[in-house]
Amino acid sequence: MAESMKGLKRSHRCTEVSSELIGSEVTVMGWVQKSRNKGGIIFVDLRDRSGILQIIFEEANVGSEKYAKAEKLRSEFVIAVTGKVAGRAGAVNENIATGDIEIIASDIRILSEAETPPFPIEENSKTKEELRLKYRYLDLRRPDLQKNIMLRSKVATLTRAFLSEEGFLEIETPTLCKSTPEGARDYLVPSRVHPGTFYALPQSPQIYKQLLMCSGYDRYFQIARCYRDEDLRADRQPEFTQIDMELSFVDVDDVIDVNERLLAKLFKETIGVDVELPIQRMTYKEAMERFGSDKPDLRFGMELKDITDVVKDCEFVVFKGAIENGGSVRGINAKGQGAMPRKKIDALVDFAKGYGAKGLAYIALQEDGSVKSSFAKFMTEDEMNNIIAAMEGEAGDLLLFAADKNKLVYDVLGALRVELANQLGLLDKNEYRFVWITEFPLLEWNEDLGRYQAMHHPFTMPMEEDLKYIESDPGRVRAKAYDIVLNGNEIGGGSVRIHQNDIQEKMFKALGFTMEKAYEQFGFLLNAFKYGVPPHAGLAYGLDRLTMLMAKEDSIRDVIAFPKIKDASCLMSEAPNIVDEKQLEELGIRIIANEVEE
RNA sequence: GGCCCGGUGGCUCAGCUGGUUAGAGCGCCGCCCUGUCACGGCGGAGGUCGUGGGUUCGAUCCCCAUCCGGGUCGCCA
Repeated sequence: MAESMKGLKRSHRCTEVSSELIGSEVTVMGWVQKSRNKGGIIFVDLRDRSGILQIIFEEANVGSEKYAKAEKLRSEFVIAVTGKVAGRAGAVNENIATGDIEIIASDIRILSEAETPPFPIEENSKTKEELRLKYRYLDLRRPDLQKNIMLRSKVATLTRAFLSEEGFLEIETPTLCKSTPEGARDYLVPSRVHPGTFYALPQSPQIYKQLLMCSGYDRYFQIARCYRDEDLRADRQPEFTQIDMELSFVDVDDVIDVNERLLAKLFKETIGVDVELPIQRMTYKEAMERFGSDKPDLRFGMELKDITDVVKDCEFVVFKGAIENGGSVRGINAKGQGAMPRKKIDALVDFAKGYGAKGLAYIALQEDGSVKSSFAKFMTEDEMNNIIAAMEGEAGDLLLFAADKNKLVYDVLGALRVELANQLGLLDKNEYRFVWITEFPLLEWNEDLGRYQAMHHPFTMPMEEDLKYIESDPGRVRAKAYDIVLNGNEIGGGSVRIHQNDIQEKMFKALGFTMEKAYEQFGFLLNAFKYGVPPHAGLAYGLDRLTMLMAKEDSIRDVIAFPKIKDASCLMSEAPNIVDEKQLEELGIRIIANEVEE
C-alpha cells in the first residue's frame, strides 16, 4: 500500500551521498533497482536519475515492523529511506560511483508499489525498440536514456548561455502559421473560427526570424520545434528541434565564427571533446568530387577518383556510353579488400543499384599479382594498367567504378564509400570531424516540375560574382549558403539572405514564380523588406542530430523523450487517432478517406 | 510506393534437411540463507512458435497473403 511522504524531505540524490557524509543522516528517495535478501540482512540498490546507492536493512537498526516492510520490496517500488551513511564494511564495489559507502536504514516508507515491468530497467538493454516505445515511460528510466536526455538538456542550457552572452535574444515565433507549398509537406491544423481554412505547423521559423531582423532585433535565437510531414528515417522525425538563429549586419564569416565558438563550447563542456578552430571549409564542388557527397565523412579516406580521361577511348560500352551521354567514370579504392569474396562484391553491386546505378564495375587486385575484374575482357592490358595506376591500385586492393551521369556517380560512390567504411569498421564514434561545406548551388533543376528549385530556400543570397548568370545560366550560380557537417551528418545549415528587392525578384523569376504568386505566398516578408531591411544571415542546427552524435547513438529516437515510429505514429499514445464526430462537425470537416476506399 | 532484415514463455535468444515431450539464460513465484552487489541453494509456474490460408500422413521449419517493428531508396526547398 502506498504511503504518503508527509514530514519527509529528500536530502540528497543517490550519488550525491558520498564518503564525506559518513556518520550523518540522509533521506533518499527513488526506485528499487534490485533487492538481495540474505535472510537477516537485506541489500537494496536504490536508483534515481543520478545513479545507484546501496541501502542496508537489518532488524536491529530498523525494527521488526519496518524490516518486514523491506522484505516486501520488489523491483521498481518507489521508496523513501532515512538512515546513516556508513563506509562499506565489506568489499568496495568499484562498478558504481557510491561503491565505497552505504546507507544503514533506520526508516523506510513504500511510496508506491510496482508491478514487474514488461522488460528489465537496465543499461544496455537488448529489448526490442517496439516494446520500449510502447512503454516509453519505463524505457526513459534506463540509465543510458537518462544520460541522453540530460545531455540534451545540457546542450540547450549551454546554447542559451553562450548565445545570450553573445548578444542574442531568445524570441518565440508562432507555431500556427500559413502554409507554403514549397518544400516539405506541411502538417495542417484546421481553423474552427474560419471553417475550410487551415494553419500549417512551421517547417522552420525561417520567415519569422527574417522579419525579426527587419524589426531590429539584430541577433535572435530560438530552440524551436519544427514539423515536416515526410517519411521518417533513423535521423528524421516528423517533429524535431532546431537551434535556430539569425544575425543582422553580417556576412558568411561572421556567422561561421560565432557558430564555431558555440560548437567548441558545446563539445568541450558536454563530452570533453576539443574542437580545433577554425573548422575546415570545403566547397560543395570539392566535396562532391572528392567524396561524392555534400556531407562528407572525413574520418576516413577512400576518395573518389575521376578516370573519365583514362578510359575515354576504351571499347567498354558501359564506360563509353556514360561518357558520350555527358557523364563520367569514377572509382574508389577499397584498400586491402582485393580478396573480398565474389558474394560480398555482388552485395555491393546490389547496394549500388539501390542508388540507381545500373551496375558496378570492379577490379580486384590479388596479392599474387593476378587480377579479377568484371570488365577486363573489354580492355587492353595497357588500358587496365592505366586505370589501376590512376586509382593508385596496389596488390590486394579492390577498385570499384561507377559510370553514369555525374549526379548518379556521386550518389552511388558517395554512399558506397560510407557503406564500405562501415563494413570495414573505419567509423570511430569517438572521433569528431567537422567541416563547413560552402558555395552550394543556388538552384537545382527539378525534372518533375520542369523548373529550377531553390536548393536551400528562395531567400538565399547568390554569390556576387555569379549574379550575372542568374538569367542566362541559373544552374551555375553559387549561393552564400553553408552547412556544418559532422562525421557525414548535416548537423546544421544556413545562408546569407537576400535583402535587395531586385535580386529577390530575379530569384523568384528563376524559380518560375510570378511576382503575384510570390506576394501571395510571402507577401508579408516582401512588404517588410520595403521598409528598411538590414543585411542578415542565419543558421539552424538539428538539435536531435547534434545530440545523437554527442551521445554516440545511431538514431535520434534515442535522444528524444517521446519519439514517433517509422509511420509517424506513437506506439505509446496511439497518436494520431480518429476524433469525435462532434469535433469534426465544429471544424466543418468530413472524412472521405474511407468512402474513397470503398 | 519499392527493396532488405526481423517477429518462438515476461525479456533476450537457440531450434539442423519438415517428425523434438518446443529448449536455454535472465526475470517471475515459493522456501532457505546476516555482507551481498551478475548474491547463492532448493523447488515451481509460465508457450494457440505474430495472424490467416495452402502444400503434406505430419509445419516453428516450405509456399501465399496479411499484420507489427526496424533499415534504406524515392521523398525531406
